[in-house]
Amino acid sequence: MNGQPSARNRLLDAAEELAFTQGVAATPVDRILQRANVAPATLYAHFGNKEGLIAEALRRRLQNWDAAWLREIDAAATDRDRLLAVFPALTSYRSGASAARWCAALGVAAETVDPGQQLAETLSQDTQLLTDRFRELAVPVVGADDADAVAAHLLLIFTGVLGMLLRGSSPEEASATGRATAGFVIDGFASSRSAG
Amino acid sequence: MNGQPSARNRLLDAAEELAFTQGVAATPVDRILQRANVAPATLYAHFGNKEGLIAEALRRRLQNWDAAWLREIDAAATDRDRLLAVFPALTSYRSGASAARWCAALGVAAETVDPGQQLAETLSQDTQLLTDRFRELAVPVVGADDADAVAAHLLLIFTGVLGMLLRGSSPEEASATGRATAGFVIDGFASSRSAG
DNA sequence: GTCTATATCCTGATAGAC
DNA sequence: GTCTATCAGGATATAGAC
Repeated sequence: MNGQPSARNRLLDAAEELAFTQGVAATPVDRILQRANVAPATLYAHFGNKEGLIAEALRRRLQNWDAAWLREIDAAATDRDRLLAVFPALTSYRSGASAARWCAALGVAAETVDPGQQLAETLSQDTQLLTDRFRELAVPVVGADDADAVAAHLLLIFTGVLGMLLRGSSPEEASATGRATAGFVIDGFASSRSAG
Repeated sequence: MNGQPSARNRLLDAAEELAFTQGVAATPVDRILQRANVAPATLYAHFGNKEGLIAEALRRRLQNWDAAWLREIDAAATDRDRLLAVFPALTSYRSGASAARWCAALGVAAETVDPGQQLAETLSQDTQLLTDRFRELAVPVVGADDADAVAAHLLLIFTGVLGMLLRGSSPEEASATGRATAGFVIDGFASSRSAG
């Protein structure tokens, strides 16, 4: 009944704030424990090991991102804006509390050669979520026949926006460029559609 | 005068083959030494420390990539194909001897929070090389006024292609999608040019 | 569920001989 | 320039009490 979050949630918060900004391997368990103000044994009781903690933090983060994306989709006025809503969603999500260096999921994928099962599953869920929703949102814009292709392009562009953060680009700049790139692709498909 | 490469080159080869596929942090110095068949002291005599070795391997790799890209540009027939030559260059480069998991430079950037000076310099050179050459190649295709913008789009798209490798995509698939994405962007700029 | 204290291993890097 | 042998520190994870 006190205001203090549980040790479990403090651990997840600390893991997110440290491991997803500094890198998982570069973040010793000790530092997570110190920040969470939690004893080692408590971490292993809850999550089994370090990877279990990271996997759970990643799952939670994926859910939060999904929610932020859906909010931005709801706020959009046209089908086209809904399809492009990932880009404003990214900047608004990143300006919120949690700021990974680029993308938590891709970051973990990049430094984990052979991920455990739960970790691999969460990582593929990220790609799956993006692909599925892009496809769904693309149908009213370019038609069902081209929805798969447009989804593939958007996934690549969005991944490129995230990668640009590693190249030192600002989220706003990368996101704006990506949105414009996506616009060209959508226009290209739309015009070939009206022409056909 | 024997056929055996020098200890220095064996170290660079081993570092490239191990650190850029398994990750730098996940690759202990011991394993590099073992693969290179070299004693620890030799590594530190040549490169100072682990980061020095990685930085040098990255520089060498960047040069090789540049050469491969230039070859592909020379082989292209039209201005447009020269601008799009990065994509076939990527697949041909990756099918060669050295195969990083996605991109050696971005991979190092992803797991290095605070890179040392030589490492940071090499990383920014990668982005700089891409940006400068894209701009140069874009001029005859879309004109000098739009060359900067097109270069920014191509950098993002190319970064996206590399990132797709982390999502499990094949190089051929990612490269083909990226080339198509770039085509839409170029066509968009070219048509607005002829319209203006 | 949580803490204190510790076990165990492995890492990057160095000393000193040749 | 290269080797053998080793140091000192820090990593993950566990034991056992409360």
